[in-house]
Amino acid sequence: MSESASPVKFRPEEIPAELGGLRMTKQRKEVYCLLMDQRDHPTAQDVFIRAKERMPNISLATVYNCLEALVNHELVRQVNFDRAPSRYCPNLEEHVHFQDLETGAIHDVVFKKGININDFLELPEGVEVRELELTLKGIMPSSTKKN
Amino acid sequence: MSESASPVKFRPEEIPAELGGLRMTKQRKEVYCLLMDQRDHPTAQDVFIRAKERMPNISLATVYNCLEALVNHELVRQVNFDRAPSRYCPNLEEHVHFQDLETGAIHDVVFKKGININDFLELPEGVEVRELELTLKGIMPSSTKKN
DNA sequence: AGAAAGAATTGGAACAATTCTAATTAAATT
DNA sequence: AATTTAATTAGAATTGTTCCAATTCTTTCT
Repeated sequence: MSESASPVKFRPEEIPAELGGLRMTKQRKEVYCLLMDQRDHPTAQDVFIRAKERMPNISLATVYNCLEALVNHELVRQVNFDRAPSRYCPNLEEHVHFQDLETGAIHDVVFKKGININDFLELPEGVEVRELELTLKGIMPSSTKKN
Repeated sequence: MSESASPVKFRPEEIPAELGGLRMTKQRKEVYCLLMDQRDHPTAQDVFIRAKERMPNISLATVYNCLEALVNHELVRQVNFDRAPSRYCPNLEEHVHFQDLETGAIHDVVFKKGININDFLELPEGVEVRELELTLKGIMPSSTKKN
């Protein structure tokens, strides 16, 4: 599980002009850095508010556009809990999400090493899984929270 | 995996006046029967359209109210795929959902017998999982579809 | 049974997240 | 430098859902 803020600050000027086939504009760099920097699964609104600190003229539409572009180019993942506002996550490792019902914080959880989807699901022969989204909600013991 | 229409028709008049602590009104019976009858994971809109066939005066608000009541009393499960309209499912067995990307159809998938969440996820010690939602998207071989 | 209280239903308004639109600005290509 | 193409912007529109106040149904109480 991880909620670690990165020790290095990501700076827009260090982001290459293109990333994963996506042209990185000023706004996209900003949004991307901010996600990399504060990996707390913000909503589009959260991103908007944070982005405005450094780019006061950025619009919410642009934030949505940037997030969509980043998601489409698989630089960022979109995370949905029920029908709550989507959240965004720059962790590209395969993982799932756990929401602490007490704090609302979202944590990344990984699969056991070597585990395969057919090891735990009764999928019919030949089914090809293209996307998997697993979300958990529950209670974290406070001891674990600190880490 | 199942998408089986039940062989018996569920009739509102056969539903008891109370179910799982929920007073079953005329509308709730209708909504519940319709879900039990056609287990294809309809949206609230779908339910509304179907319900109107037998109850032309039912309102969309009532359908939402009924579905909410049924979900709260755990007679029905709410299923979310990304931010698409919620769908409703009367299958109370523990299961997850697979959407066929070709047809849009949603199928129920069960866990392997005896599998435990800690068998496939790297959850920190002491975390108590209260809710789990797993959704899959992919392609079903047409041979499998027929069944 | 009739009155009173409580709950559910209804239609429409309100809401919140997201998407769309048309105009402007910025970047890339010629 | 001119032209084409793409991205950004503000605001309007859309969509699924929830809220609201009025009415209708049930249930409970005399």
